[in-house]
Amino acid sequence: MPEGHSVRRHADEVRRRFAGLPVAASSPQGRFAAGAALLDGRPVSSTDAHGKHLLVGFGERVLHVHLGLYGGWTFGEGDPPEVRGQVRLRLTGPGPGGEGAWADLRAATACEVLAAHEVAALHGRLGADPLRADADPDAAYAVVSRSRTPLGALLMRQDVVAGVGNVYRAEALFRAGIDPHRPGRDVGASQWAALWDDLVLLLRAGVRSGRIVTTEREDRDRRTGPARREDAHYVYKRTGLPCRRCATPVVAEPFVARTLYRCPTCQAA
DNA sequence: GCTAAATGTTGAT
DNA sequence: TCAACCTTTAGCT
Repeated sequence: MPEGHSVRRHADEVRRRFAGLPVAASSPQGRFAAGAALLDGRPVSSTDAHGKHLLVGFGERVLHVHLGLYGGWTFGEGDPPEVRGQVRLRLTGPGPGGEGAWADLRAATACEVLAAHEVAALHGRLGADPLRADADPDAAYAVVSRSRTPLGALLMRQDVVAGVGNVYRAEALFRAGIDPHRPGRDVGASQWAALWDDLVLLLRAGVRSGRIVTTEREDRDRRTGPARREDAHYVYKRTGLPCRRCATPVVAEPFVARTLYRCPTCQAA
C-alpha cells in the first residue's frame, strides 16, 4: 500500500541488506519461478526507485517491482520464516554483518526481469518524482498548464508526477488551498512551484518516518513524539469530520476511480 | 468473526 | 467503465 515514499524506503532496505552480496532468489508461490531463476546467485549491483516503481539491478538484469494496491515487502534478519500465504519472490543473503537477511514480496502487480532498454523505457514514461534529484518540475508544469483536466487528476498521472498517490494528492492540495477540480491550465506558475516544493517536503518526510504525516506540528496535540494516527492528515479519510483549519465538514466524492477528500471551504473554487 | 475498503495499475468490455 | 490482482485493516456485529 505504497506511495512514492515507501518505495524509496524499500530500495534502501534492499540495498542495505543485499548490495554487493550474492543473493538467493526463489518464488515459493511459483508464479515468478522463471524470473527468480534468472537472478538466483547473482549479487545486487544497484537499487533505484522512480515513483512507485522499484528497480533492483543484478548486473545487466534488473528486477522491476510495482506493488499495486496491496502488494508488500517484508524484510528481516537471520533465517527467513516458514513460507505462509503467497510469496511471489523471496530473496535471501548473508546480510551485511553475516547474520543473514531475507525479503519476501507478496501480491505485487508487477514483478519481472527487465533488460537495460526496458528500464530506460520505464524511466521515459514516468514523470517528475519529487524524491529524485533528476526530477523536472517544469516539464510537469508544461503538461499541467496546457490541460483542461482537473489538477486533482493530473497529480495522479504517473507520467506527469511520479510517486504521488491518493493520500499525498488530497493532502498537498489541501495545504495549497486548491480545489482539486481546478483545471490544470488555471494553475499559475508560482502556485505550481509552491505545490511542487511542498510535495518534495512531504515525500521526504515520508521517507524519513515511513508514514504519511502532513499536518503541521502546531495543528496536532502538544505532546512530544509522533502524531497520533488520527492526527496525521488534514482531509484524507476524514469524511464528515470538521476541517482542522475551519471546522467545515470534510467531503468525499468518487473522482477518477478513487475517493477524493477535500474541505469545501479551504479549497473553494 | 465477518465485510468492505484501501496509499494502484492493467487489460478487457 | 469495470473486473482482476490477492493482502491487510478498519469498522462493524
